[in-house]
Amino acid sequence: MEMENEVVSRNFIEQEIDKDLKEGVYDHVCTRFPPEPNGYLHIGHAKSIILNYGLSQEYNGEFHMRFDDTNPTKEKVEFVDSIKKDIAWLGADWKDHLYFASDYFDQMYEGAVKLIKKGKAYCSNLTAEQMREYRGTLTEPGKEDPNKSRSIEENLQIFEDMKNGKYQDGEMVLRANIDMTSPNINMRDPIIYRVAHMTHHRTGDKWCIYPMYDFAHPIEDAIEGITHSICTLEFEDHRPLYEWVVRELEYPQPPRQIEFAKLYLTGVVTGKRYIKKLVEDGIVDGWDDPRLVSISALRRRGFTPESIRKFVELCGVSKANSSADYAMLEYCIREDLKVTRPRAMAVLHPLKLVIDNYPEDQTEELDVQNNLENEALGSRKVPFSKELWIEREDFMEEPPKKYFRLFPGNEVRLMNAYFVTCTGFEKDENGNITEVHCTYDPETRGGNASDGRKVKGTIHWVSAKDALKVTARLYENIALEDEEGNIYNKEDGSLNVNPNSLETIEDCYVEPSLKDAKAYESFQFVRNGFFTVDYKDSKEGAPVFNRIVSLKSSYKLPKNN
RNA sequence: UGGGCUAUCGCCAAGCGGUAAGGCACAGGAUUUUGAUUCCUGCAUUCGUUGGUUCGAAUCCAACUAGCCCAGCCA
Repeated sequence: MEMENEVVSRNFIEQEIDKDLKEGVYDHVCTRFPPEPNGYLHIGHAKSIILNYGLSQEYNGEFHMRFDDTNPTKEKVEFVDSIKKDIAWLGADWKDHLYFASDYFDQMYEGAVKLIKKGKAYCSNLTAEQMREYRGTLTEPGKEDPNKSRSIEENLQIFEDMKNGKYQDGEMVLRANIDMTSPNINMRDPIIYRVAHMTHHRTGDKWCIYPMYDFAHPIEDAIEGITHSICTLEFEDHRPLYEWVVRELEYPQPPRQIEFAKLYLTGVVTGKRYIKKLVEDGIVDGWDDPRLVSISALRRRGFTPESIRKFVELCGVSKANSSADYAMLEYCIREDLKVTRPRAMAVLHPLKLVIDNYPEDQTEELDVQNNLENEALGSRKVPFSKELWIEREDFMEEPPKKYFRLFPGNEVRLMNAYFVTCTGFEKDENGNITEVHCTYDPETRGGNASDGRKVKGTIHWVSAKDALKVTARLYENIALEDEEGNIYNKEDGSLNVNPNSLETIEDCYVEPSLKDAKAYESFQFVRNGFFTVDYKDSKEGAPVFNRIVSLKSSYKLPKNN
């Protein structure tokens, strides 16, 4: 028998690595994820993490976790901790390869000295404004820095003085000596060291000069023996500089930078800038507010690492700027949860159903499979009694065509229980339906009729006297724009946010078995979607259920009631 | 407008000179104790545009067009 020859295409990065390996440029693969600890990670970072880690696994190579902490003005230990937690949660195992760019400050300093000695770097006291003028513009070349004529000895001395704190912030910088007329602005004698009298979260006050990204990053990669330095598209213009640094510093087997397009989600706030503003403006209750797409928010919302990995794989890798449909992420979490989590009954909008011919004080314990597609999840007992809560939308006084649920005279199945036939209902003085009455057929226990008759509709329920009263929170993502595409409100400069991103329903009823649900445990609620337990705002210890994602529905109830 | 990059279905994305993979979404149908799931079926005569080379072009060449990135002592 011939094996089905499934064509799995390799993304362009894999193709480049294959080529490097084949041509002997490298004999192994080593990748890294190098965040700056200046905020929380979000879904976009997950792509980079999963891509880099995945590549290291695929090629039997190494994966390094490295904090790119070269700018103490923006970085905090809080962020280091949250980033480590998120990456570990996503399943990227850096083993003992945890590094900090700040650990290499001595080597970077030596590298800078080496450049000065080669005549490839010089000190400059141009002010920031002068620096900008001399740099030229996108269309005009830059001018030579007057400092360029200094001798190597003088430069060495000034650079040492910089290190020793003889200059204030902004008074002196070290520039690479490349080409002020380059059409690539990054090559116009970029600054590689600046003075910053600032306590670093790891090196304390040891240094008052700090390397710039363009100088530091290639050195970090080279020191660690990274082979493929994979980053996002905006660094493409920096690649010549990256290569310049590793060449001038004469690293034997220099790393190679490859760029890919960032991951965006349509209609969702990605990007630290906006998330940060939402947090600072108090529109959300922190970086892990479930309406956000930070990794910690997705975790709190009930997304699994598996679902995010699947999503990243589904999105693919290319160099074309693009924005994935949020529906793809939803698909991934449904795919994961539907076979790994139990299906329970929960009534979000309760309506009383009374079974008139059911004994007043009787309670039955019905045995129910947790997940029909996954027997390993076992079964549970669900109490059944005369009075039940059913979903308000599962009864209609005057049903439209093709409505299969409860209406006067119609027989439906109470899921896992009995067939019932609607016999009537009660209304209050305002005409609202308060109670529905029915009779049950004792011959249909478990949900099958002994005479083989069928029903079109099956509805879920919970026993009224046994049910657990809980709070359900239906989350939507925070939308970024208004109808005109404005992110910021023109009047007051606040962010345009959709007001319906969180709906809280206080009086919901779930099966009593869920009272012992653990935090972050998730369930599929029949027809109401996937939910996860979050005790953070719980009243009297009752679980609060956050909706992870709703179910796709091919039946829409008509408007009005 | 200098430089760099990108352009294939509503959204991702394969394709690398031999006649348009796949997934999401969507639409039909079948099965169903979730109107879910599952299962079929449909969904680009055409690859930003226009020319050219070729027996043959999404793939090569040329010229256009559109979008993204770059003028931080941020990363």
